[in-house]
Amino acid sequence: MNSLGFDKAPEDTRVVVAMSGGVDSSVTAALLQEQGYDVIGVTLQLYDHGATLKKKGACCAGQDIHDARRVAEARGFPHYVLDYESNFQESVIEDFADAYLRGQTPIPCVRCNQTVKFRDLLDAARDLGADCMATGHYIRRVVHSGTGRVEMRRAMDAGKDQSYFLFATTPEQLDFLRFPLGEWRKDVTRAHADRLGLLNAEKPDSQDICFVPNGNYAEVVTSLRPQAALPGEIVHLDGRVLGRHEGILHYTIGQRKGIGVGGGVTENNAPLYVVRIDGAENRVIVGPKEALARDVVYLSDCNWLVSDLPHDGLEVEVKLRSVSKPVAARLRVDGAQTAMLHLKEPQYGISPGQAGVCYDDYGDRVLGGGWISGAENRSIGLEAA
RNA sequence: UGGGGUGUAGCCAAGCGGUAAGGCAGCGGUUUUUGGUAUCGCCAUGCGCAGGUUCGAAUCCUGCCACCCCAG
Repeated sequence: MNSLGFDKAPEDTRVVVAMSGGVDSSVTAALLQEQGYDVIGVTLQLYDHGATLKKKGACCAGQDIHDARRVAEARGFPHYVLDYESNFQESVIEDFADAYLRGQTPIPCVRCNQTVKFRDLLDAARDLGADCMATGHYIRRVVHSGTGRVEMRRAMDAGKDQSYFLFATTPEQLDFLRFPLGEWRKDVTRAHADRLGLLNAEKPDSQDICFVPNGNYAEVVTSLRPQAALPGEIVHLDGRVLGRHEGILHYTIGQRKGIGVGGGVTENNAPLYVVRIDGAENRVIVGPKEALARDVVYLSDCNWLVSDLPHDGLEVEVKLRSVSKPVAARLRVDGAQTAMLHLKEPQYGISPGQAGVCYDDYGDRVLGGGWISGAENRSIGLEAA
């Protein structure tokens, strides 16, 4: 069996590598090619490359496509650029903007993986006769030695782990996917990039949302959904109007900075946090930190990577925000697509639109997850949007 | 224009003769693949204005101004 899990020689194994133009996917492609695989590099053109051409740390447009192509040329394997602009616009960008209108805080990276990369590109890979598709994501795909089932596990390098953004990967997709970097730390990848002489070895990691120039997402949302940028009222939970906001797109639940309301509002001058975003009324509702506490979370449009989830509840770890640590919870899968989480300890700043990604109690295996549709506080009976 | 009260940073506010607390907001750093959270740092040569007393005044005195409340 070869390193990608096929019972044939690498040269007889065709692998499509999704190349963003960054270091990770470039190393992935170059490495597999070095191992003798029949590598085909594919880069998606996802959005207008004029405005974002010079952006640092972007992917999938302009300079990045160029970088991917040059890596392929230098290493001597075929490379194709597919125009997925309208596809990406529809599946990812429109949804991103709409989420703000609903008062949610979206994660476009998940949508992109879910639709463009792992659905459409994956189909294209099959059309190219590939045995599998590889990406540079930091995530591990493990074939269980006993059951033969394919599992998703967190990356070895906890700091680079991308499992939160990949929860929507279906078992079928996972079956076809390969993530050669999942066992590595980033510095190992960099070292290989140097060794292979990749021209983008020193390229900085991407950080921002790829289609947003200069991190100015407000500008992007404003141009697509001007309503989300309309000024409105900032209202306290007790009903008092405390000030004005410059558009609900600037807020997320749990946010403290940027509210701009000074002292004298509460007895002890405690800071105010965004507790709720009312898209219909164009209002931002604020209150004390305690008002953010939630111990029940509802998930919708769930995707599960394991088939044996007990309906009567399972102890899990759940990550409710990309940069927060997983917390203990009990997971109840109720419908085909929905689930409920009872958190052991209340959490603050849970926002609809974000993902709730579940791990088993070792915190390593990715069970799957869903989109946060709402949350509430059982102990004091407070409901969130 | 009778009485009472209050005027300290953008906001709330301590100080009541010894050389301007604290909080909120804001700004900057750290953390971070969400302009979020958290955390650290910065932020009044000046206390409504003008005089006076004092070695020394936000604090005492005088006058003025502004706002608030009660009474016309």
